[in-house]
Amino acid sequence: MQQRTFTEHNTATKTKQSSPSEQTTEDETTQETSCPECSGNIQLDAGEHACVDCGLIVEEEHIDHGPEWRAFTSTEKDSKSRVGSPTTNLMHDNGLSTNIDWRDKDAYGNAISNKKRKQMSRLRTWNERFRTRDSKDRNLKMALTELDRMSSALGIPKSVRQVASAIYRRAYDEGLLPGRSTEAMISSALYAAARQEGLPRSLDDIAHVARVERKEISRTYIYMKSELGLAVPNPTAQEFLPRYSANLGLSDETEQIARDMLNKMYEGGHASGKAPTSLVAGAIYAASLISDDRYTQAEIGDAVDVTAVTIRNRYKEIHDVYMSSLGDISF
DNA sequence: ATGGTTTTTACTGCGTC
DNA sequence: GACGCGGTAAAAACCAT
Repeated sequence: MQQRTFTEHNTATKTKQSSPSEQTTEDETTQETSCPECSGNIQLDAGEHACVDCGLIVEEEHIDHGPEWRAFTSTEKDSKSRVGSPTTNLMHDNGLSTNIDWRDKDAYGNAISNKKRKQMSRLRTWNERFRTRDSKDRNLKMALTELDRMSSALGIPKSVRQVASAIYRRAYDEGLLPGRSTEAMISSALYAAARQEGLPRSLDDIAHVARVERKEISRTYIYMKSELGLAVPNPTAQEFLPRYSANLGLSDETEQIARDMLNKMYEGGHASGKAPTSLVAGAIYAASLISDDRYTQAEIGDAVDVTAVTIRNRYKEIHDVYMSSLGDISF
């Protein structure tokens, strides 16, 4: 079942990529259309669609948080997804599907024969099946494309993607989709899946690459979680550590010290109520002071998405806890 | 809605390069 | 003078009630 949809998705991908026009216009960082003012070229650069000739900025809102700047895996897929379908709407069939009246009358209102009636009944059944299957497939395909795009931008492994798509499928089957954007739903599924698999991403991380606001993702996520009864463990700071330390290029030693600190914090019950990311940031900073590969608070804050103030606060606490636990290590 | 907690924003002074 | 760092107050965001 799952397998089937994946292969379908792949073939669709292939056909789309073989279209020559899309291949040629797609570049890593630029995407061109024409300016409504002077019909010059529009370039997408750093999230702004700006006209090359007159400087007019079109679609300031339509920021494509494309993965170029952070894609460590298969970028081919991403370039495809950017020309893909829009993210909202398209929930149903856009009202273009066939409807067969349930009344067994012909166009003039006369009753129809027994044989016809049976035929119509069969037609209704199949029409219904095809229609729902079609729209489901379309929706799923779109969602999976989106999932792929976000996942590779965040470097999320396949196992998590599979869990995410399973969650999304369930959400679809339970009828949670209508009234909500696909994008928000698939983002939530990804968020939940990453946490379930012990490779959590912060809501901010997801929101960075998603095409909807963080707020909406979190709303959708809460809704989805309660409707599906998902058991999503709270992420621990330790789970965040490897990724951020890799991003920063910490030495193994430093990372180990940071992990130690985090363990101490959790054991001592000093971690409750604190955002896991803030703890990692504080621990990394503290650890970077002990071992000598120093990082500034700003650097760490940038990487972990936490302010320097928060780092200082966590750092102070960690310092106290770690000091008392080790005796007289000073830093 | 409310109140308590955490995090962010904005601003400060200090020391160092 | 720019930069990193430490602190503070107040606003904003978050959470449980």
